[in-house]
Amino acid sequence: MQHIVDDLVKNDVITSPSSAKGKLLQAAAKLFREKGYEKTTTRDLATAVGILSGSIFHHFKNKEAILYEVMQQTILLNTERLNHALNNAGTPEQRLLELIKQELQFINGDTGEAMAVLVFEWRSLSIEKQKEILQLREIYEKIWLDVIQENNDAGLIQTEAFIFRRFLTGTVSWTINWYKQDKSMNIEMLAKQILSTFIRP
Amino acid sequence: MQHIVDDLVKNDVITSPSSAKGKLLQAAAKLFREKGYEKTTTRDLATAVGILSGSIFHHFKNKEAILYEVMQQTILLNTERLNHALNNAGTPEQRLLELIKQELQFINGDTGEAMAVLVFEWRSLSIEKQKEILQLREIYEKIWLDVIQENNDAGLIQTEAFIFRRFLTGTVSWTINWYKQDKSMNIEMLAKQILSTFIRP
Amino acid sequence: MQHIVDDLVKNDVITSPSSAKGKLLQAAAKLFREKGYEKTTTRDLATAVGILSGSIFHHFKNKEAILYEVMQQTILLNTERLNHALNNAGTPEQRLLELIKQELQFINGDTGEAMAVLVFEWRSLSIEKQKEILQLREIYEKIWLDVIQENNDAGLIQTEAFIFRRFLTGTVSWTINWYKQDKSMNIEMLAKQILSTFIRP
Amino acid sequence: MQHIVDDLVKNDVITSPSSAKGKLLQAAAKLFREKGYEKTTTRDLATAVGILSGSIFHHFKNKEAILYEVMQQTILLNTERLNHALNNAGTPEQRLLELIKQELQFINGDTGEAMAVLVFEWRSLSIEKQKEILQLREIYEKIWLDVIQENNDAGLIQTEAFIFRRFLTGTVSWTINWYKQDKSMNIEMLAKQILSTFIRP
DNA sequence: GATGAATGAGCGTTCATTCAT
DNA sequence: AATGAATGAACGCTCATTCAT
Repeated sequence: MQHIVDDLVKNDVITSPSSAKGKLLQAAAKLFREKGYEKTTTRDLATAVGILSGSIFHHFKNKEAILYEVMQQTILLNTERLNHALNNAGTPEQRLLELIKQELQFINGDTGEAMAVLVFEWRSLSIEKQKEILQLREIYEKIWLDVIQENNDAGLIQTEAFIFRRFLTGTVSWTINWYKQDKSMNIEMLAKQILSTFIRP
Repeated sequence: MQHIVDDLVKNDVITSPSSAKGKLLQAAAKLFREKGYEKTTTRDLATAVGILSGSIFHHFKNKEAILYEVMQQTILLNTERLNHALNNAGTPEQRLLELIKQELQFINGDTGEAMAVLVFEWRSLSIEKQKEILQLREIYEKIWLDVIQENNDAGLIQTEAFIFRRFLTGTVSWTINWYKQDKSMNIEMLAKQILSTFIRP
Repeated sequence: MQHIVDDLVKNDVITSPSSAKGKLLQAAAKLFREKGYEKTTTRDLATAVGILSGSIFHHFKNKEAILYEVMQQTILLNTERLNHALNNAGTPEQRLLELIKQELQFINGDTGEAMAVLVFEWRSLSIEKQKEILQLREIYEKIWLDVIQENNDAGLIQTEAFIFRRFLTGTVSWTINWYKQDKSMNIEMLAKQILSTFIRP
Repeated sequence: MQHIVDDLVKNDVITSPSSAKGKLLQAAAKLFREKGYEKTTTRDLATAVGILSGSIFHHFKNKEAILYEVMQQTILLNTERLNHALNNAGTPEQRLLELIKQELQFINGDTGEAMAVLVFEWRSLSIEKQKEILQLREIYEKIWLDVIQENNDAGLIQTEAFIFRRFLTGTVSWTINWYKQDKSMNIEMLAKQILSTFIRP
């Protein structure tokens, strides 16, 4: 299944951020996050990258296609990063901490806007497109489930892996609603707090 | 501060669900949840309760006022229920379980739609109205924080109360995205799983 | 022709200003003047006299009927006053001054609002109703033309009577756009200035 | 101050009557005059120039902007014409006659509709926009006051210049309500009648 | 007479999308 | 690729009017 991601990455599906299309996607993620998909007009998007509204449709079939690509690229990018993060292995507990840190980074860091779009604008995607995104999402989730299972096997977690992951997803996602990075608590510290709340020492 | 809630409740702010206005609020909660606030038209709302679009504006100043009242009534109702739930006291742990059960109920039970609206459509509310709702929300959260603090004092929770609450909020809210009540896991069971994941025995 | 006015006056067409209907007409004159007929809603009217919008239609067939009656009563009232003013006769010149004073009074004094409505909202009246009002207007204008003719005969005016009247109408009506009664120029003084500009000593 | 007008004229503020925008302005002047601003719908305007209602908003921010531009262009155009008319100078009396002729032309000729809109739809303009138009109006009025003052100095007029101008404005404006150009009285004749009624030979 | 909920046509405006240039 | 005028359906909302109570 991982090969789906590999293929997409190879085939330039991750658009260069310096191209017109890439800039459009970046601007879209930002605007969708700030104002919502419905409230962001194609004129807003065009203005943000310095073109006129009609020109958008040279790059995307329609507005929904922009939303779709924002979501797709977000997942692809984050799946890649998750894989990287696990390369410098460690104990199951350390590996879980690494995943939590990464996901907090996605949500509250540079790609945060796009991640939020993934959650908040889900409904605006057509059913067909939702299915396509879900497929990519499954690959991403598989990485999580494997690491959680390692912790289960090591006796650090009692809750069933997929339930545990859902509890954790909620907690991590929700940080977008309250967490502001500052000296009193950086992402590393936040990740450790989550870990220590969720698993027994 | 609790008196704000008491006053509102006494003054018929909680609309009778059999009145035209009450039906409109119920339908609004459902539609806002299903299609989103932006995508729900006033004509949709009118059709849902069997009136014509113009008639809505006898009951509400504008569309936003409907969203506001859905949110307001949801918090008021749930604050009341939360207070009730704590009446049959118990140990700190039992009291916390009670709150979790109640909130799961709000989210996955009869007021689930309205609760989801509270989270997902927050942005659609004007800043002024957001402030008003936040005031009510604070009252609701105070109940939670007190019970969590009891558990901290009893040594059952190490994480700071307001951080702990935020982790828990995420986990409980997120259930709306995956939990379907069935024989294999009812709300009572789900609540216990959450509790056992979050606090040490 | 004067008998038309007499009949209407006798038959209670001039509504008592203390009745609900009378208050409504007064409020209507004020509001139509201030905001315009189109922009004045029946709710505005109802609110102004302390009833609900539906109740207006017990007194008037529709909104246009209110406009019609405001106009009708204004002309009837002013025709009566014009006749009174001429009772204390005098020279042709004095009689003309008297008419100018009266008309300035209508426009800038107590019935000013209703007079303005007569000019500015003319278009909002249906063609049929316009004809009815024009009939009343003719009676009013006859009084003017007679007095101007007296001045023509006395050699004080060279311009043909009906042309002269139209010039004068313009000047007097226009005062509504600029004249504010104050110590530096009261209506008597304004009337004299107009007279001295329009006729040769 | 005159430079304000010059600047606006130079900067294409006077829209070409053959452009879509220009046609829209012409149609607007006509319709606003005939039916009033409030009663003229954007669909009326669109139909009048053969486009669809939504397209209007490419050319104007909103309906009020159309009213504003009709008024602005009317004053600018007429100020220009007034200046031209005075180029072939003459005696103070001749110059005054020239202004009267011009203004009658504005009101009863090709720009008559727009002029009427200026008077009758004044109220429909927001206070801010009224102020902007009033600035332009002052420039126009300055031309009048100067010429009237010349006549005062020459002993042809006794009434104070700004009062005299207001009397005259009323008379000239009012012609829109009764004057129909025909062989028995053309605009030249009408202007001479007004002049001879207002100033002593 | 008065109420006030409901009507329903119509309003000004928005906006994703198209297409000739 | 980009333009920008035009489309046209749909939106939130208004309001004179009706009518059962």
